[in-house]
Amino acid sequence: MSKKEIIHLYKKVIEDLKFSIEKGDYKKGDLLPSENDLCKSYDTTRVTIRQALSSLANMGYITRRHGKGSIVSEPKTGLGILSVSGVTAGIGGQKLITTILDKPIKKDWPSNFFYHLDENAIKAGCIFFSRLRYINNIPVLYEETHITNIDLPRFSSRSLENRSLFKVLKEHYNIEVKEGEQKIWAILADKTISSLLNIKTTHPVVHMKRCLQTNVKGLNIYSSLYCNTEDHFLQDSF
Amino acid sequence: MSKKEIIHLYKKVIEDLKFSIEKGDYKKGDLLPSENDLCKSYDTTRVTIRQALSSLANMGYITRRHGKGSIVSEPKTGLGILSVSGVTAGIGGQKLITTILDKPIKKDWPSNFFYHLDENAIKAGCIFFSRLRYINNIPVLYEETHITNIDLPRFSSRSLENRSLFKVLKEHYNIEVKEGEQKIWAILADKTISSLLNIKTTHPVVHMKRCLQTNVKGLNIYSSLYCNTEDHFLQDSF
DNA sequence: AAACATTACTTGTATATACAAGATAACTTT
DNA sequence: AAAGTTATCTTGTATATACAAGTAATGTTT
Repeated sequence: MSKKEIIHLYKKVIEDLKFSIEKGDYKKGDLLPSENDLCKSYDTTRVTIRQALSSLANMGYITRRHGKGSIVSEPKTGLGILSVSGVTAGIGGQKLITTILDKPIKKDWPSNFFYHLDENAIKAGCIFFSRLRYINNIPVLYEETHITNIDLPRFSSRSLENRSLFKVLKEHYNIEVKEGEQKIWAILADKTISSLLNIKTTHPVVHMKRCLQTNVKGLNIYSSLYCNTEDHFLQDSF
Repeated sequence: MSKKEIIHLYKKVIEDLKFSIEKGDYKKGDLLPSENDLCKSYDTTRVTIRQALSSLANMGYITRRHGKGSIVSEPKTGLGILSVSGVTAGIGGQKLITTILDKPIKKDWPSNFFYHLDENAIKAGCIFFSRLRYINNIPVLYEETHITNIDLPRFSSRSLENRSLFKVLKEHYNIEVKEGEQKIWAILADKTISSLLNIKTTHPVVHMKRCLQTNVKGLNIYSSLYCNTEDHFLQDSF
């Protein structure tokens, strides 16, 4: 019954190093142990270690320098919403509070949904919820999320307040975002948005539509968000 | 004198496949030749082929499916400005015209420059130019660029109109963008921007600041751009 | 016809090894 | 003291191989 998850070595190396960096064992500019040192530590070969390091470089945790080593990158600040990791991970030390405006409910897709849906997705319907995020008690970001309605036991009852949607999906359902795309506009806040973000209707906001594909076939996450960038900004690294 | 550039096999595989995809030999949804087929074609081993394929997957050209193969991704449309490849590559089939407002000149960095500069960069000064980009004859995007002033022979005289800055840097100086970060705001157009983009001052625009690091130590590209997203949008894939 | 098993093909993970090439400090020569 | 050389560290590229695991079509049994 209990499916023994075999943990791949290169993934363990990734997790370990990521954890050490996030914990602060390695700080910005520090060198990670050399590939050969890591080989000894994990009793493996460079190919495996390099697979892990190249993945970390790709995720932005380190940059690699030929002849020098793996250098820990600057930790991301600002609203890291342009990255896959989501807002909760990106905001850094500031006080982030999330409120749920519409609790997750199963329903049909809206007519004229902003993304093309295939037959199976239409049949399945979706889970919808909306959240409003506060930074230092000021509403900054409003987000509407649609997820393809495949079987996610007890999803509706899980708390999405002050938690990353991505972490919930990963921890409880082993769902990971694999790829995605996003489109960005600058618009004036309409009545709804201006009242939610407590701004005037002449106030410009960033409007973003995202489609994220997961490792589960047919399970996509669509979100439409509005951000007041007066005191903050959206940030991305690559 | 003529430095014989050795072309690495995995890079050749990347270039070949990228070219084939862009040319249309492989279309969206098609499968690339299997790893073993590519091994035979290039007389190499899977490790090398996989290095190339994983790089292509990372660049968004393909997605890989365990047990299935390498699937060609949807070609990017829209203003692909959030990706490293730049605007000229991202706009696809539409008519894109670029005009140079300020030709590249060497000068000191502006006081209160938006990014932190180290001593060497300050000493070196910068090259500055600004461009206005039209899509279907409508001004859409204004961009100011600062590049660290290291020796780039004849750079000022090279045409940046209708050409990607990135392609010029790559072809003539072998300079490639390695990593970077960008920050995004929605703002109202000020007098300068509104007259450049031919819009009212109450019109919202996307404002973006980017810092791109290159493979040349100390050579960074800083750009500050403003985009009218009324008829277009900024797009990014990952 | 439906369910199951086999088979062949795909990508994923991993070991072991070799040499090339960039970075840096120590050493040697001038 | 300065310049050049060497040694040794680092990552980069590459070969050769093995088995695991996902996918899909085929064949077999029920």
